[in-house]
Amino acid sequence: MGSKKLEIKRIENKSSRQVTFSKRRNGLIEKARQLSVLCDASVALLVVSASGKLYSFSSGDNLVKILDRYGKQHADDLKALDIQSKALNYGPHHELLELVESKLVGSNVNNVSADTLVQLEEHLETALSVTRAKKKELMLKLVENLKEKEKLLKAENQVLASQMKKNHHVGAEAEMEISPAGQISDNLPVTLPLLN
Amino acid sequence: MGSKKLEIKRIENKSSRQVTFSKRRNGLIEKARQLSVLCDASVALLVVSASGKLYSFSSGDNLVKILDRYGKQHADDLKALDIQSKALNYGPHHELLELVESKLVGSNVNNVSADTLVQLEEHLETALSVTRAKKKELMLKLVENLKEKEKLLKAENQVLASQMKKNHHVGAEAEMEISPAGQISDNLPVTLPLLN
DNA sequence: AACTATTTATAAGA
DNA sequence: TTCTTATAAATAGTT
Repeated sequence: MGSKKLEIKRIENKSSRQVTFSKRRNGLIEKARQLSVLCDASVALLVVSASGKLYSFSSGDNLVKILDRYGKQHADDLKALDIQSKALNYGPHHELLELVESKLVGSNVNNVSADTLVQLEEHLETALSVTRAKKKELMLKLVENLKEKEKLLKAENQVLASQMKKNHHVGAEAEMEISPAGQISDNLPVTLPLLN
Repeated sequence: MGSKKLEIKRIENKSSRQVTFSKRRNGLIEKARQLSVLCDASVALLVVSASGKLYSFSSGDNLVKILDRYGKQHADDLKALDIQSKALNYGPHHELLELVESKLVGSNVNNVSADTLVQLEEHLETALSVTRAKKKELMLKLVENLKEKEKLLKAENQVLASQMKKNHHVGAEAEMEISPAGQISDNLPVTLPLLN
């Protein structure tokens, strides 16, 4: 279909590949939907773009719901991390920051004694290290959570897979394959405010 | 398409429903194949007829393989993170560390000029910030990877689950339950050496 | 994102 | 199922 016949092989031009991907993906999903409706069939379709974005359709709305739910959960994780980071910065150390400001206001640094500045520096370093430790802890927790989720999901998957194997009602083409994850584009805040 | 326009709703006539199923199923699978080839995308398609037969297509390899791969990949992620962290510490900045040592050896700090120390401090701070930025990047990548894996696993899981539902040939125990995440024991290094 | 010339997919019939 | 054919849909290239 189209003004010229298109050979079925990787489209080299990046932008037309992208456009074609978008068009055909939509078409494919629509076709999948139609098949499920017309013929009362169960259809599940997963498409992962080269850049790692996941698109899917399934005739039960389970897949979508689940993905949505996890998408939300996922966003929440990040939000929580961000909020906690902010609280960490602007909460406990707020006084400290004000102190710094008041001491340095007007650039008349000369009016403060070296001792005071040294002390200030020490305070700030302590605060920073606490903040960093906290951030590290939060990051590691997030990673732990994600890994645990992964583990559980794999276990579930394996159970389901072996379950299905037992029911060899599967047709000739029953081999199911999903290709490896590609790149990920995401909404992770590039920088956690004040946290390095 | 076809000699008459067809409304998208369940085809009541059984035999035409069957014929349509066969035709459209083939079409859909071909379209899926084309999309994966043309646009370098990963596509997994599962179609289950009302009578429980499974047809599928996928651009990659086997599901079980995938699960294994995820396990390995995951371990590799951590190893890579650790290795990179170490390289970061002991590699590029090795000279710098030696310089610091040589300057400070014997605690005769008084023999070095204030300027030199200031310079040294700046060097160290630059090195540290580069190190931190790199570490942050690695952590974020790890998180991204884990999240992406989670998404894919969920999707697979869902597909498998709905699959089983359709084949109600499943034994009595087919209901799958795995308890929510409990405690996690893991091999994440508690501290990344020299990295805060 | 729209348009349109073509190619494809496919509904109905055999 | 498979083939044929009329027609509906999808879409490649273009704007």
